[in-house]
Amino acid sequence: MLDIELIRQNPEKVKKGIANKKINPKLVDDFLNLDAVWRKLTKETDDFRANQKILSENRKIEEAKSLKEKIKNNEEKIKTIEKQREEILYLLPNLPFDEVPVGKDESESQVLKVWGNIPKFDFEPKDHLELGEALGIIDTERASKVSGSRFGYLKNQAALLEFALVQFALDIITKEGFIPIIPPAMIKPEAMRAMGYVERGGEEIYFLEKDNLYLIGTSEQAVGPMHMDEVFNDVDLPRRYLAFSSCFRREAGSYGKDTKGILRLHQFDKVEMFSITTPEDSAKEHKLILSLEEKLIQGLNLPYRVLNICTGDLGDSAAAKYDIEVWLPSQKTYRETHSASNTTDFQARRLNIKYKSKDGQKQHVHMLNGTAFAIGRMLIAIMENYQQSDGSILVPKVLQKYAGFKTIS
RNA sequence: GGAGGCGUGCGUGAGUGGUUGAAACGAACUGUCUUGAAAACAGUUAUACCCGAAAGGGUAUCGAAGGUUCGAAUCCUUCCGCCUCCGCCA
Repeated sequence: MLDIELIRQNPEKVKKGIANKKINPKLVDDFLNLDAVWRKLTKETDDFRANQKILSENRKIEEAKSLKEKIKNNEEKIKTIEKQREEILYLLPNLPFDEVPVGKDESESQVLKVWGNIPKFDFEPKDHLELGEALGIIDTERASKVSGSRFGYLKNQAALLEFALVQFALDIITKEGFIPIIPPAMIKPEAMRAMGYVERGGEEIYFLEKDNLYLIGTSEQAVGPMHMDEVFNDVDLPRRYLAFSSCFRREAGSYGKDTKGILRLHQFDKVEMFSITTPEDSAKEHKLILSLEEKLIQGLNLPYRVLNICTGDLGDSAAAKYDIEVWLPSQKTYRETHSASNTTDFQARRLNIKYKSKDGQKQHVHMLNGTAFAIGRMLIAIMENYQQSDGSILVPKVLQKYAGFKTIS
């Protein structure tokens, strides 16, 4: 949620920012029009009530009665307008930082870095599904029998490798003061809304109607709301969490895309970094999260590139986002495995999370999130990049001690 | 799933329709005193919003949302959360 004061005082800036995110800037005018009416009505009603109070205290009951109706009338109007105003407010995305490259889609994101050597094979490299089926470690066929499309079974070494990846991430990331955490995978509508996932892209989330609960699409959605309505002391920031959870995504609108294997599933496990910082520190924290992501991938020695995501491809809540894409030999291209976003105070405002600085001032915190490992995609990257001519797969050196084996064959 | 109880400010806790933003006690902070500290005394200590250039003024908030009333922390309805007992369960 954007700061209402900012929209009132600097509508042009807001319009420009959201236009760069491909959102209609007319929303800002709609908002301001409703806001003006709201303010007028609110003032009027407050005055009515002040009057009513005085009359009531003096037991001028008949006169007070006449105000009752007026107040009730106004309240109904206010409620309607407030609702409309809020709807628009929730549709306004966070404003991108000035440094973010302006562009319409992912093709205009800026490549910041390319790392590692793309493996050269003296044979035709297989894709992860082919490899996985042959080795008996991935089974999507039976999964579709049991659960439908876009599900998978990880078996044997693939299952063990998941735990190895989790252990590896824990080892590296907790050194930086990230608190390991396993959050609930179901959250209330208020929490999901506050994180900014319902208004746009609500089609993407699973909702359990009977229980009025959403299934999380990323642990960020369950970790952020943990501190709803809380005030941090500045000495307690940054607060860093490393969350492990299953993630659930409906993948509506991606029919026919990445249908093969386990690249895009309805359910996968993910280790995720989440930081709460002061506004001054968030940019620095964003860099830290990116650097940790790189450290993890470099540890696995996988070729990747880093993207500074352009305005048109940023999510609603992000002011800036870095993606990491790892090379997939079967697709002869880089595919997204990691993402790190700075949501500034956009989520914190809705969640009402503040911090108190030394001078006693309270303001909203900044929140950031970034992938440590999305297990499915990391497995794919490892399998494809580490495959051998005989169809076996080497286990990256750093994972061997956690996995307990060196090859999958 | 069945039966019952509870939800007030930073904390404990009073308040059952009329200056109650809310007693009292505690905690924290500030000042006086003191070489310093303690004690004592005095004061301060919520949030959001609206009007206003400001000074200042106003409104709302006693788990949440509705309702009754001229007026609600106090009455009614629904929801949420917590607790106890029974049942079930990893």
